Amino acid sequence: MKLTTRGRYGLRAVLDLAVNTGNEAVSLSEIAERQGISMNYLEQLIAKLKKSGIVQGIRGAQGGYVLAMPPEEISVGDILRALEGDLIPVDCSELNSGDTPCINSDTCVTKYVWKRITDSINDAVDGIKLSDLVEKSKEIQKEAGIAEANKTKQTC
Amino acid sequence: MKLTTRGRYGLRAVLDLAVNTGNEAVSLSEIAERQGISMNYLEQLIAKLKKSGIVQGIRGAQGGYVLAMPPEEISVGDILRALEGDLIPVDCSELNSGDTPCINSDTCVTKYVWKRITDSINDAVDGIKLSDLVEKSKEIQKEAGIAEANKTKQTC
DNA sequence: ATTAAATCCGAGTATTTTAATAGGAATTAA
DNA sequence: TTAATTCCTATTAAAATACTCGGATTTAAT
Repeated sequence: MKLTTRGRYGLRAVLDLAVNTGNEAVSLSEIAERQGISMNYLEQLIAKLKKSGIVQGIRGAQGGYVLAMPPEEISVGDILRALEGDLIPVDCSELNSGDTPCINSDTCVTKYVWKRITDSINDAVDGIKLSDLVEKSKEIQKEAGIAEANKTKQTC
Repeated sequence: MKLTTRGRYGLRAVLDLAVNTGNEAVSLSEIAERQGISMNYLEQLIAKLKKSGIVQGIRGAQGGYVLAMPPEEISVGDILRALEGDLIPVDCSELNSGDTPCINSDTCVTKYVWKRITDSINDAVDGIKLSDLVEKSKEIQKEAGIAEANKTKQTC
C-alpha cells in the first residue's frame, strides 16, 4: 500500500515546476538538481505527466516545461494518477471497468471494502489542488527564511 | 498503491473463518480449499494474523483456528495492517514514528498530502468491522441461494 | 550555418519485493 | 500409536521497481 518513487518524485517535480515558473519554461535539469532526483529518471516521470496533459514540453534550447493548466485546475489526484495509474487498492472489476467481469461478483463481500478504500483515497487527493500546495510552499518558505535552500536528498 | 495478495487473501481467510466457525476450530486446509489459496502460503498469512492477536491457533489433530476476539471488535483495518504493515503511502517520519526524522521536514509540503491520504485510508478501514462483513456475507448467501458454492478462483 | 541546450524516445539492467514452494519439527485428539 | 494439524524456517521463480544509457530531434542564440 505504498506509492512508488514515481508518485513521490513526480509530485515534487510538478510542485517545483509550479513554484519556480516565471516567464520562462523550467528545464528538467533545474528541477532534477533542486529536488535531488536523477534527470534521466525524471524524464520518464515527466513523460507521463505530459501524456496526461498536466505539463507541456517546450523543445529546443531555452526550452523546458510549463504547466498545461493553471494550478487551481490541477488536483493532486490528477498528478498521482498520471504517475501511478488508477489509485485503486486491488484489481477488481467493480472498481475498474477495464477488468474482465469478476466471476465471484455475486458472492464477493470484500468488494465493499475495496470500494470504500478507493473512494476515500481518491476523494482525499482530488480535494487538494496544486495551487494549495504552491500556497503552502510559499508560506513555509517565508517562515523558514528564503536563504535556507533544499540541499539534502529527500525521499518522500 | 495496491494491496498485495497478503492483504487480499488474508482478509478473505479471516472472513471465511468468521463465517464458518461453529463449535469447533476451522482448519487451514478447509479455508485454503474454499478460498482457492495454497495452504502453504495461507500458513504464512495466518501467522501474521496470529502474531497480531486476531486469530488463535489450536494445535494437534482436530485443531485449527478461531477468532481471538468477537468479530465486532475486529476492524478490517486491524486485519489489513496485520497483513500489510502500516497502511501509509510513503515512508515519512511525519507519519511513522519509527522513521528517522526527516531532514526536510521544515520545508516539506507533500507531507500534508501523505497525511491526508493516510488518514482517509485508515478511517475507511477502521470503520468497517469484521462483523459487518459477516452480516453482509450472510445476506448475500441468502439471496444467491445456499447451494451456489464458491468454486472459482478469486483474485480480489 | 553552426552550436549548444534542451526535449524526446526506447532499450537495457541491477535490485528489491512478491508470491509462492518445500521440508520438517512439535503438538494433540482419537 | 497414528494421523491430523499447527508451527517454523529456508529457498526460489517471477515480477516490479528504480534506475542508467545512448542517441535522435528540435530550436534559440551566435
